[in-house]
Amino acid sequence: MNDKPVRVRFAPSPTGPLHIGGVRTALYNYLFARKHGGTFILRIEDTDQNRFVPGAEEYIIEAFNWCGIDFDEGVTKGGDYGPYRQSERKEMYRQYAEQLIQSGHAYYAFDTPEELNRIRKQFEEEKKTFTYDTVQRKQLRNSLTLSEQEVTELLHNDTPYVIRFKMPEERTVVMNDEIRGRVEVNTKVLDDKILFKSDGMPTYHLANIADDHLMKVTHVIRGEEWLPSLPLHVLLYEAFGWEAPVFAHLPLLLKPDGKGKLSKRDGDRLGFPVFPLQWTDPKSGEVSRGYREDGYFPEAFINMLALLGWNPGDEREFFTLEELSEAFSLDKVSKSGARFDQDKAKWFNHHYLVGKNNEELAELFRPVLEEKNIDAGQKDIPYIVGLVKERVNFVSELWEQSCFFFSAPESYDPKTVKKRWKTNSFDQMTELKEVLAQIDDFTSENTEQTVKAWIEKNEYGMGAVMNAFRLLIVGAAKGPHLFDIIAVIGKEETLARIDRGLEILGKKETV
RNA sequence: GCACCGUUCGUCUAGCCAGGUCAGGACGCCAGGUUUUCAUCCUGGUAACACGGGUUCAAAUCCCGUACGGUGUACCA
Repeated sequence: MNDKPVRVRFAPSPTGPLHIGGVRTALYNYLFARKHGGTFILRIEDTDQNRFVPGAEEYIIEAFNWCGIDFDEGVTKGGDYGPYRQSERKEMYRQYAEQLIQSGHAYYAFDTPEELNRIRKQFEEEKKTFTYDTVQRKQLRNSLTLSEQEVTELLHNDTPYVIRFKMPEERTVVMNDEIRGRVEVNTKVLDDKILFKSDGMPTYHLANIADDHLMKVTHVIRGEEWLPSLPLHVLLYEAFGWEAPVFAHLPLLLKPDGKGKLSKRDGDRLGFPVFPLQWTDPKSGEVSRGYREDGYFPEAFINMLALLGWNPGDEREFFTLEELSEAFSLDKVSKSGARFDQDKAKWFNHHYLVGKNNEELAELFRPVLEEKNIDAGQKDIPYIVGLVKERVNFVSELWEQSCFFFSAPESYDPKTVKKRWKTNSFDQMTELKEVLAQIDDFTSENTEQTVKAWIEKNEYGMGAVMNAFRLLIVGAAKGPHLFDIIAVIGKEETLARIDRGLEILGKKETV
């Protein structure tokens, strides 16, 4: 560690929508920055022009907006270390690559992709794997094997070339990862990675090291898939004579079943989103669902995601972003991959939904009503939502639990009819209707008191009466306190529903 | 193939670094309770140290090996 002000970055490639694994990486970076009063940078790594997808960068920014993750520096935000889009930094990378050639840490290579592919194929046929390593580079066309004159000539003729890192032949690189501890690897199993491409752009390896250094990044927190590249990166810092940042490699997010990392396919197959926001592929028009569109609250999404691979060290489960920022620490990040669990995600959403106040929920529910062309009239939507919110995980499920407040049942659930509509139900309900008709003050408390007194007086049995009554009002065995429901729909509607139910269900004959 | 990383209830995980708790919590599931239904809620239950060696009085914890899994091995990031 060091005592410099903490600066971390999230550096996505704009090749499509941001996977939730990427969101988590960004989240951990953000939390780390907040925890240490540092700076969180958003840098766009668009050095591969072939994979650029329009809209991806905007998507990433919108996703962070939705999540509540805000960055301090970066694209659209600015800062003292810009530009923050690597394509706009293009000109500065060449000098770094050439600096490495000057210092003997890199070299020009003139092998064409076609040539290399041919060699790879050959090796494959012999059941070997080709790598451009310390051995193979001696037989290939590069500034290590060619004479100085030949190289100069090739360069002058504008022969396409790449710049490769000259991997030390045999050296043990000792690295430290904040999450995994000490990691060692020998350079003889590593290859001469391309640092600078023939199209004039750097590869990730060069660009990421140069930018992290230039942007004074102190901690690199990224996915585990980068761990195998760590030796290269450490060696690059060394070759440049720069101080390397602290590294932390996060565990992967795994698919809920089977083996392997979570992919978009898993989401489609198992029916859950893999992306924070819905995404429409600009080429194929294919639509991928998002957490936002599926009805998750950002705070539930973030809470769920934060706990996938990290824990607070105590038994707390619920965290706001602020609380996470306070509690977060890299040494509580686990080493092994975490499986995504949809049930837990829903449970978190339920928790946050119940925690919202009724007015807020009502506002979210209103569009659902409008979509169904429901005229709520004078009804107190917040009150209704409050009665049913504990029964749902999502706002979209509110209708299913409250539709009977707005319209009479269109049908009667057969199962419930079978179970609750007994031989004497018709007579009892007919009688109940008369009892209710006498009540002028149709409040929940008043109707309940009156009806219960009537039941007791006639010794009808609470269960029998109430269940049949519920069937007539709701149409099924669901819903909150029945007297609350009839108070909302009113006396007239209550009596009408009883009439209609009596007519449709009729008198059940004794068997 | 080679390299690196990993492996505690079905799932997320605590405990491991500084060996000695009936291996703790949460989701799920099951049962009971509350209730006019369903759901919520409450109570209880179910269920795990991958395997094999070692070190030690004592190992989930330290060491080695095996198995399994993951990632990487592109002029992708």
